[in-house]
Amino acid sequence: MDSRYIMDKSRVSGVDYSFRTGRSVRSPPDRHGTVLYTFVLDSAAEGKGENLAAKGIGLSADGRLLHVVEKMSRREQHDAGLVEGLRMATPPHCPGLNGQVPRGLMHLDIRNPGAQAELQGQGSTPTERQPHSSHIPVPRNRKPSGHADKEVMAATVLTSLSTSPMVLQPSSAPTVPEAANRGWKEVLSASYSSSTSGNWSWDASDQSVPSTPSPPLSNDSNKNFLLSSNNDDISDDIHESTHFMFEDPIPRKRKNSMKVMFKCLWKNCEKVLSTSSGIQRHIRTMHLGRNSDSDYSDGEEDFYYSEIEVNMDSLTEGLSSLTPTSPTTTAPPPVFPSLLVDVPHSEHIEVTGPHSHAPSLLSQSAPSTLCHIRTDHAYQGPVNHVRPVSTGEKRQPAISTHTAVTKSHAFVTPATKATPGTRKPRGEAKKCRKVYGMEKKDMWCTACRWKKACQRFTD
DNA sequence: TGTGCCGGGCT
DNA sequence: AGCCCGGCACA
Repeated sequence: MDSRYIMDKSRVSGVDYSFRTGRSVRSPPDRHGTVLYTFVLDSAAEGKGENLAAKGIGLSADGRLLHVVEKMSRREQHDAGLVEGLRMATPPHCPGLNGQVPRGLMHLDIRNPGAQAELQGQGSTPTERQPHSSHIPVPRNRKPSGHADKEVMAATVLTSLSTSPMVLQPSSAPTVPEAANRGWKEVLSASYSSSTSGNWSWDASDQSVPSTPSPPLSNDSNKNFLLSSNNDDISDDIHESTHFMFEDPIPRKRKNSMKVMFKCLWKNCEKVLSTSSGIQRHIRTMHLGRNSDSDYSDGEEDFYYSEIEVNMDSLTEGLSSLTPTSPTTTAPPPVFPSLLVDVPHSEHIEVTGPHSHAPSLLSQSAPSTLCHIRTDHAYQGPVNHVRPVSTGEKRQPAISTHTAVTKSHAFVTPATKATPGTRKPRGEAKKCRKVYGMEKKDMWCTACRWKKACQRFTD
């Protein structure tokens, strides 16, 4: 067997595996009936080759991962090395292997590296792992646990289903009940070693932008987590225990790393807050148009947010790997200042997806967009003297955003800059030079021609 | 590096 | 006053 599959970028215990493609080669069963999978990773992994090598995975000279672990017997390599290699190199989504996990060796749920990491103990990193010389002694065809366990799990799942607001969105991507359900099924049908699934897979690449009708929706909840909870007061033991009791039918998670967050389900609002009161206030004020000063709640906002679980380990790793200027993570802050003013900063987590700038139906965040629309084509006619407000201007600092209005302030108020002269702040509008270009200099206003302040496109 | 424009010189 | 340009600040 030699099946190709796509390996999504995944992250396992702090190691970023950027393998894009790979190949699994199935070896003949040994005398134990063990089926071995050797993963051959294509050169897409080159960038991480050294990293992997440092973690103890053998690489060939050209950066391919050809085999795992030296100085071990073939048997040990198979049992430990390959398992280790699979643990470390296998991304969460391996469609080609789903449902085809060979018995014996492959007890690990290869779709869930987090679960595998857990097998190594909490917080273990690949560098900390030592190859084990014996395979995990899980009998084949293991039956699910007894009736008592089933009942407990079923009860827990039912409880979860009945309490979670996500029931309202059957089409949602990994919702809590769904995850719980999956975990439950796995617990009942598979071995213990795969029981901690239902974790979040932090693969933002396969997240599609939702375009479903407004509220509620939560299709891309995952991708928000990575972007959201940097400055957050997350530690909340009440939520933690509640989450454990009602949301998590899975026997043991890494409790320390799982946090409950609250995600706004309003369309195009991907705000994630750490407290229910915060998200309720957000919904009340931003979407329901309620008075932000009043804490009165009629419960309606409960329908528009949901609890989500966040793996803080993955979260922090993801955050640490993001550059502060990453265009996917930082939206231009000054664009919608009105979005930010009502929410206390201690609780506010601005989650700005690719489409989140679109104003929600009831949100008050539209004015600047409308302004831009109005002046989008201001430059297309030479006689159009509507003051251009450029949409494509790179610079949009808070200072210069309102220079058109407050320009006189630059002369009245003390100079904010250290520059000695009283040089006018540069205007936002495109000037004749930019509008007409050097080749049409005769169309410039005289001031521009004389290198003076433009008179046609004044600020 | 391109752009806006201040300051100043020249006619 | 009109014209021109060196040079600075800024993005």
